[in-house]
Amino acid sequence: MTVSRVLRGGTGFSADTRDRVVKVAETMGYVPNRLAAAFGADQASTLVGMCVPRLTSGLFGHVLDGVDRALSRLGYQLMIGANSHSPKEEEAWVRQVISWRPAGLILSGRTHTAGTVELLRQAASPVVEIWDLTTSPIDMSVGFSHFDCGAEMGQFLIGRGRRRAGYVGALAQADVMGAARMKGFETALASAGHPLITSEVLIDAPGFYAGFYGLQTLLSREARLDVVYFHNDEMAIGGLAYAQSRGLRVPEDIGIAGWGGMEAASILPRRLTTTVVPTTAIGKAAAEALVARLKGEPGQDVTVVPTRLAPGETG
Amino acid sequence: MTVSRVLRGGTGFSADTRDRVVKVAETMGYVPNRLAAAFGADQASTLVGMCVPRLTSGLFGHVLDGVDRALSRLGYQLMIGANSHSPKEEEAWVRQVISWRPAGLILSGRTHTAGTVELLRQAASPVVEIWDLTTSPIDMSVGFSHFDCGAEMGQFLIGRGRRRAGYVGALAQADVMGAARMKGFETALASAGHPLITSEVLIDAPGFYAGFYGLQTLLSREARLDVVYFHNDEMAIGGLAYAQSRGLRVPEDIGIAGWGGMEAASILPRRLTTTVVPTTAIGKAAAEALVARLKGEPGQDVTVVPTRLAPGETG
DNA sequence: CTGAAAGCGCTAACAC
DNA sequence: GTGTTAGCGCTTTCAG
Repeated sequence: MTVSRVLRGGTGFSADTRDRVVKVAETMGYVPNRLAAAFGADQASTLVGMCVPRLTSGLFGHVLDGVDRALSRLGYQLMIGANSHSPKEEEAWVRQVISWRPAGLILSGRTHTAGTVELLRQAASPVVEIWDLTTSPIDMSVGFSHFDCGAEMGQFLIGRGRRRAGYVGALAQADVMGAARMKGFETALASAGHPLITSEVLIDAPGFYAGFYGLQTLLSREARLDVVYFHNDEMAIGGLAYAQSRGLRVPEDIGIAGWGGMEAASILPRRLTTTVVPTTAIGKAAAEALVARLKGEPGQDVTVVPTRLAPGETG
Repeated sequence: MTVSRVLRGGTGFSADTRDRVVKVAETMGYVPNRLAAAFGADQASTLVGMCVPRLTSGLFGHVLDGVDRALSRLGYQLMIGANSHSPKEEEAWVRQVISWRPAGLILSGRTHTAGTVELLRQAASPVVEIWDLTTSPIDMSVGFSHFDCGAEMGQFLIGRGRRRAGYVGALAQADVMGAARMKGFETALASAGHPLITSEVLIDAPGFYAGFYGLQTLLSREARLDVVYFHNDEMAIGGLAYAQSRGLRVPEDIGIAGWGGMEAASILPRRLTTTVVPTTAIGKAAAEALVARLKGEPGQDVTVVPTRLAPGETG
């Protein structure tokens, strides 16, 4: 009826009718049923699904925040899930979420199962892949190249005179993006003529303690390293702590570099050498790309969000 | 039809029929429409809404993780929102989410607008209030007392011989829970006969820099403090950095205490005196309380999750 | 064990 | 500017 038009802010009713409708709705405490709306109209869903690797990651917290701010302002609701870096789990999540007929999806990373891609194709749902840039996205992509991050850091450290580098990673066989950074790092070092000496990729989650023990392992194997690149800032800070506990001076005796641009890194007496990732901006850009697509506005399929190498004082 | 029964794992069909249905569903790539299911059945919604103050908070990242793990394992989907510590914004969010007819809601804090409470009552939706304990919840509550956290820290610091305490807060006029901790701290100090000397509650978000400048402000006003309690660990760490920059020894010249149990606090050469909050456990308990209610199982309305004062070496 | 009928609340398309 | 009709895909209830 006319009520529907009024409540949805449509056109084609008198001011008088509108007021009457609004008043009645208020007095009866009317709450619309979006389930019915989305169901009946098939277009009207304002649900957006977003899947991240880990909800406990500080970086992804900021991405989520960027997405949520942009979407909620436009009247969309966010459904979230975590996949523990597993494409299998992502597929399970996508299968669940797709059944709610979301207006669009935001996925983290570019690695998906064939099943996920097929599900998405069938649903014809707009998809933004974020974080790890791909030039051939399923649909849209917002991010940067992890390989390039690693390569840039490699070149930078070579430029600072480092010659014997090591690498400490985490989440072995789960996180393909960390692996891409390591690969980029390795490649840059090799082409500068000073190849990576040794590396240790732990199975653990990338935290403070993993960095601490990772560096311990690395140095027990090969004592003469002059710089170590870590999976992320938390691990780098763990590495710093280990270096200090062993009486090693940073950066004189050993250089330490991280990745991610964690806020807490400002805690350190010396600023950490790292790569700053514009997390909130990525979230915002992803949400905007999605909404532009939903509104049929033209937008680019691939948005590159540049990262920034912060020289710091530890590398 | 029978198909519905099979796909939902009901009873009343032959094994043969089941196999046929499953096969056809697979070959045609059938994806159920949960919108229609939830709409038609009114009971069947597996949506759970959760509202947190800030998505960028490390602590709430862990709470979210606890909730998500528990719920996704049981087949529920999580809709999230952030309210920037504003009950008004929370009401707007609840209004949106309620219109999706969720199975239940998880809210942070015990401060809600009358509108929110009325909305919840009308929808008869199960609600878990987390984080800040209330003995008279709307429905269910999982958390701890912020007042007690502050009081406990006050007593502890008095016990360590501190006599001239200050407090640095954040999010003035927004965060009632931080205010409760301060109140508890103040009360404990007063009843020990050594009342709070001075306090500064900033408007800013509680981060590293807010702690740094907060301590600066406090000391410029009153130089002879022997301990300062901060809104949270991030701020305490900022305070530590300021103390160091001024050549003050911690804990000899001045004590520093935080709250929250931030992982990165392990970065410090000396362990931070703080209160550790079992974030993941709160999320898990909240999800479980909600699901128990949904299944009609008996459960307690108020679950107290104890915090733990970590003595550390800075207080 | 299987099928037929009705209806959930809303929106779209079309009359009035 | 307003009302009518039909139908979205599922679940529930009730017959076979």
